[in-house]
Amino acid sequence: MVLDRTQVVDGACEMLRGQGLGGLSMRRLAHDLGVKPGALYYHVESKQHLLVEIATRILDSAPRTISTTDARQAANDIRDALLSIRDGAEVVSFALAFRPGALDPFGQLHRLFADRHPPREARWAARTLVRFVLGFVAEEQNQAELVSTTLLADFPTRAAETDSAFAFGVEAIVSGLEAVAT
Amino acid sequence: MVLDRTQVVDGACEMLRGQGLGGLSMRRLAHDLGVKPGALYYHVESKQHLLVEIATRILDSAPRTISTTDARQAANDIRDALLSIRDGAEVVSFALAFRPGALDPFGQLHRLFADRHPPREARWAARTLVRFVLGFVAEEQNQAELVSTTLLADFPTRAAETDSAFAFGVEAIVSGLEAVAT
DNA sequence: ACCTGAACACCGTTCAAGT
DNA sequence: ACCTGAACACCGTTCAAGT
Repeated sequence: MVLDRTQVVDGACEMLRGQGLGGLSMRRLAHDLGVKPGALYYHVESKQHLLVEIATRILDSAPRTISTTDARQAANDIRDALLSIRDGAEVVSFALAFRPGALDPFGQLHRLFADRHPPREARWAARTLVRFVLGFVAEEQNQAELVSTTLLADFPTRAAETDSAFAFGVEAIVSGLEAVAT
Repeated sequence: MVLDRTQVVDGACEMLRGQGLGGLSMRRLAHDLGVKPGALYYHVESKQHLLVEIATRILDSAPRTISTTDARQAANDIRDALLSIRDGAEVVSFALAFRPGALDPFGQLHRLFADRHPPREARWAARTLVRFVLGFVAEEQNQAELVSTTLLADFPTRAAETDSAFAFGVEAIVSGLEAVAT
């Protein structure tokens, strides 16, 4: 079926977009690609490696703002990238846990903090901000899915609040990190 | 077999402690309790509800420091509770996503921020800190498991760094939240 | 090189039927 | 009331064998 690694990852992304992480299985993916499950393992080592590949793509879609000196801007860019695909934050979180340091948002933010902080603290600072962004967006996306499935409308105020809640958190963390700088 | 809900949750906790979240299945749990899988569903609605129950127990083991005015102390207490059982942070994170607001760490921290912040911000502040703690400990516990299974010793410096890294993050966030207070 | 067939070792959940 | 038997509808992964 002239399948290759890129097409497998493409298919997986499409599936993630449509069904979410819970609906993304190797068997379903194989079926959609017109192939038997075993065939996928000729192109990809495991489902976990496939998820790391997807995570890389998600983060690569964020602007490579080498010019940006602003950690606030970087946080916003990463959030947008995560929001661009269903369960994006969860996928990236998994990838970060599975292959620590393999992804880029750390590297980018690390550079931003490297001048204001000693190396050890710069690492901590970057991780602190990354964790906030990942946690925030994961909650955001999970809530969206809970609302859509449970039909529990909750308070509709929440949706409007998210942007300012995110800005509030980023501001607090970034300014806090600056203040704590040694 | 005179089984009841409490014993099911007890068994699940024990299993979590021994095998981790990946090794905790309803079928294995049933086997260990000397019962067939279907029997569990007479006592517990689903695996997800069971996990929420476990999460509640984990957080209840944290000191109810009503007296504490210090968010830093509360963060430390929550961290200790999460660390007391394998994959504790992951279980609590799931429970928080599945039943938002059902757990207590939010409530406790919320009260701490309620005097320095307007209600909306107090909510955001509490969530920001909770997210940091959960993310930090999840990473901490995942890394421990990766190291133990992969035998990839990494740099052994990491283990010694975690305490100060946690303190650094908490300090930055708490002082940042105070500074941003309206 | 690339894929199928077919299996292995699992899952969570449901539900009639037994006691 | 509490549990078993047995099924339903799935998983991820492996690997001989085919082409």
